[in-house]
Amino acid sequence: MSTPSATSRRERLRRTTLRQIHAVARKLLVTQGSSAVTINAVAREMGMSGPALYRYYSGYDELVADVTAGFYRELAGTVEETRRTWAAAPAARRLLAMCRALRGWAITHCAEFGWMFASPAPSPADSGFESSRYEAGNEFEKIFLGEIVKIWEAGGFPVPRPEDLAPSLRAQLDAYSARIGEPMPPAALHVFLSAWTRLYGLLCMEVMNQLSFAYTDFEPVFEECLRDLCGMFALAYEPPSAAQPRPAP
Amino acid sequence: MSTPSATSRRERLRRTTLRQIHAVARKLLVTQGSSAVTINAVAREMGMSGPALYRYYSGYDELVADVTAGFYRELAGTVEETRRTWAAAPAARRLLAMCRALRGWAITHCAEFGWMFASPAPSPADSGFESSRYEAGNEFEKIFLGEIVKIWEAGGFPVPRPEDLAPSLRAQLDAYSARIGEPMPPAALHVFLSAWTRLYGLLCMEVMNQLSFAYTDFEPVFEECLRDLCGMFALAYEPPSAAQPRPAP
DNA sequence: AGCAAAGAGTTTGACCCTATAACTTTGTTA
DNA sequence: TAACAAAGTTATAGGGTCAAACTCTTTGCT
Repeated sequence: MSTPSATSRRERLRRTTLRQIHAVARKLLVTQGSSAVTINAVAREMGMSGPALYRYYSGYDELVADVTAGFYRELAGTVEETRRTWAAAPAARRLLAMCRALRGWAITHCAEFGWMFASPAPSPADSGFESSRYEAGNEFEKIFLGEIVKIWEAGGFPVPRPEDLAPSLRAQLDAYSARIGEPMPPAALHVFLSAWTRLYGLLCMEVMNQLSFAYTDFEPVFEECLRDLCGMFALAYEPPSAAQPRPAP
Repeated sequence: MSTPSATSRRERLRRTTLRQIHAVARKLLVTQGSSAVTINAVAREMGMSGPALYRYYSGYDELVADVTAGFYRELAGTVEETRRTWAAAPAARRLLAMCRALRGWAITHCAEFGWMFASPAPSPADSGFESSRYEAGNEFEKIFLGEIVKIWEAGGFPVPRPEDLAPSLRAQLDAYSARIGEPMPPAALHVFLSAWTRLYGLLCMEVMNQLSFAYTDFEPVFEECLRDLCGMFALAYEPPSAAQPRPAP
């Protein structure tokens, strides 16, 4: 058998090793915390001796960035899969399911989510506007944008009058709109971004434990937020299906 | 002169050294990033040789925790000062000033705020419910709570009917209310917490660069958020005083 | 088939960081 | 003034990041 086009044997081995690196780094992160993820520790755990990892990453920061990007992809995949699962359902139900899937992943993968939000390698400067992490985060947020665009096209939702938006805000919205191909009017984008900010912001606060002084169980807080978001998009809120009753304490 | 009561000479020297440690750690954080803040580097920068710092902190995590708590205190002080400055003003104006002071500090002290939100030492386990950081964060959030309580007592604001809140949420609100001495009915606390979550959440997103894909200048976004908050508390929104025009690019 | 180049991995070593132990200096106090 | 405690020092063990020099294997080319 000839070498099957693009995937030489070397290539396949390399990919396998890369996957293993991801897996081991993640295991260390989850079981022993952020500071346990070191080039040496990962290599050791794989039975490799230290500097070998430099064949795969130019340094610690790059490793962290790549692993983090992997998390973004996984999360995006989870949400995307939820979207497909509910493809035939009404838009509201699908959107709610996606939001809940987002939170579900986040709270069952706290360590990973924490890294995504504030990775120990603060990215190659904020300058890295084209960084892998930026890219991945964008990709993942686009899934939700796509849904909102569909809702907009189907029935629309209330948006502020453009002249009610601060000029500087309008300018930014115009720029963003242009950058992503003008799928919606800027005012509608503004509603989307507000909603996204609230959803994602709440999630970050939960996972980063910034509200633990008040809440121990965020589920109802999150649902409250979802109810608000439904209001913003003129959708009917539906409580989560009682499919999975919570275990008694 | 006899030793002046509680502050012996030794004590004063120690305090001075501690302040210097804070200052140096902060300088390293701001100028060279989180990873530059190491026990050794701090000591070196002070002209001290390494392990001397262990006379002040039992280890790296404790140092980070203390420095971070200092940031909380400073931020709380800034907001508190703003509150005093506007003590005679109408409640809405004072609250807006405090929120803007909060953001003002955050965006002019990105590195510090980032540490507060996600310090490299993820706290002595989440178990540390009585940790210094938890305490400091709480203290700082209470300043805002105090204002809202005053607004509640003065004229009140719309709150959800208790029976409209999820039972689990009500229970948490009751517990929180009890913990802080029942200054307001739980439903009013809920409004406060929602507002706090939105304000603080937005700020975190800004400082952590999570929305840079859409916004470059958050000022109007933040003002929009303030407008919403005013709505929640039945206050009249007022744009920021044009006292400080922004410099032209 | 044979051979050079490239890839994967190893060891070595310089340098930095944490943290402990043992020791010195210096201020406080009975 | 002698004893004590606090503050600071050096020495050292152990781990981490990387670069450099060196094998060994796979691959591509002739």
